[in-house]
Amino acid sequence: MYFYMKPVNLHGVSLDIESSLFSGQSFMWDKLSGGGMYYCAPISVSAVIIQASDAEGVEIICDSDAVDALPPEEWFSRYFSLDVDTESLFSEAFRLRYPQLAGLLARYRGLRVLRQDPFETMVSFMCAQGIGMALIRRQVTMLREQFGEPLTVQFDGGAARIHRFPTPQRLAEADPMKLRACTNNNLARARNIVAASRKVAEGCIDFTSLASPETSQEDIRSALSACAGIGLKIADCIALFGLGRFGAFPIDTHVRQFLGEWFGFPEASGALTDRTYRILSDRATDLLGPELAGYAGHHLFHCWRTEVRGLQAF
DNA sequence: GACCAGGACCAAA
DNA sequence: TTTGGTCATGGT
Repeated sequence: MYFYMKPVNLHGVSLDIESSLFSGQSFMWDKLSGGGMYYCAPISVSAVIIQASDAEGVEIICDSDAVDALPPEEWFSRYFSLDVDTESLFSEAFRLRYPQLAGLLARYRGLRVLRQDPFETMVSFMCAQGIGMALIRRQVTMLREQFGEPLTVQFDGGAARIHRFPTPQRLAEADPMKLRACTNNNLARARNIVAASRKVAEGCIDFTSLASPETSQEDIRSALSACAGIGLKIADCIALFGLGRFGAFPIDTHVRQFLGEWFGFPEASGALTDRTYRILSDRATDLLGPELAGYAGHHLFHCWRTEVRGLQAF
C-alpha cells in the first residue's frame, strides 16, 4: 500500500530539508538522480520519499502497510522536530555577545535536528571513528546493501530501489569476518557492532527506556558506553540524534575546534580526554542552555564545517 | 608524502 | 590523569 500526500503545510515554520538531511547527522538519505529534488530513505518499517517541490511545502510519498505507523503529517513533523522553535535556539544575550557569529547562524534557521531511529544512529556513529564523512556514508550504504532488505518504492519520477537498514537481529547474527567488508576493513569495529546489536536484540539495551524523560543523560552515557566501541562522544550522538535528547552536546574534532575558536574555551586546545570532554560539554551547556544545547550545537557544527572549513557533507 | 577526518581503547609514565 | 600508539583508508 502506498501513501501519496501533498503538500505538508509548514505554517511558516522554517525548514531546510537539504541541510537537515545532509548536515552529517544522518547517513541514511539518498538524493535521487534525475533532476528533481527527491530525497529517499527507508524509515523504520516504511520507506519515504520527500519531494521539496517549492517553498510552500513538501510532498511525501510513503509506502507502508504497518498499522502502527504514524500518519505521514505526524511522522514528518516529528522526524523534522517541527515542534522545536529554531528561532530561539540562540538567546538574545548570545546574539549580542557574538554578533558576527549570529549573522552566520541566521543562514541556518531551517536546519532541523532529526529524530532518527536509535539503532540506525548507534551503528552509524560506531562507523564514524576517526574517518571522514564520505567513508562513513560508504560504510552505512554497504551495511544496508549487504545486510538490509531490498525495497522498491514507486513515485512520480519513477521507481527507487533502496535497502532498509538491517535489523538488530540481522546484525547480531552476522559473521564479523563478512561484516568487516562494510566497516572499512576494520575487524574490531565489525565485532563491536555485532556485540552491540546482540545487546539490542536481547533487550539488554532498551532504547524505549533510555528515551524516557526519567532516564538521565548520565545514565544514557553509562548504559551505551558499556558497549565496546562506544565512548562518551558516540553515546552523546546517539542521545541527540537517536533518542531526541536535544540537550546532549557531543564533542568531536570540529566541535572542539569551534569551542576554542569562537568561544575561547581554553580546554579546547589540548587533547580531548574524558575529563576535558566533560568540562567542555558542561561549559557548552551553560552557554547554550540545558534544553537545546545539542540542537544549537548542531547548528554551530554545520555552520563551522560549511562556512569556515569549506566542507561539504554530501 | 604528509596530514586530517564527527574516536575508542590499551599500555605506559 | 595524561600521553602515545593502534586501527584503517579516502580526500586534500
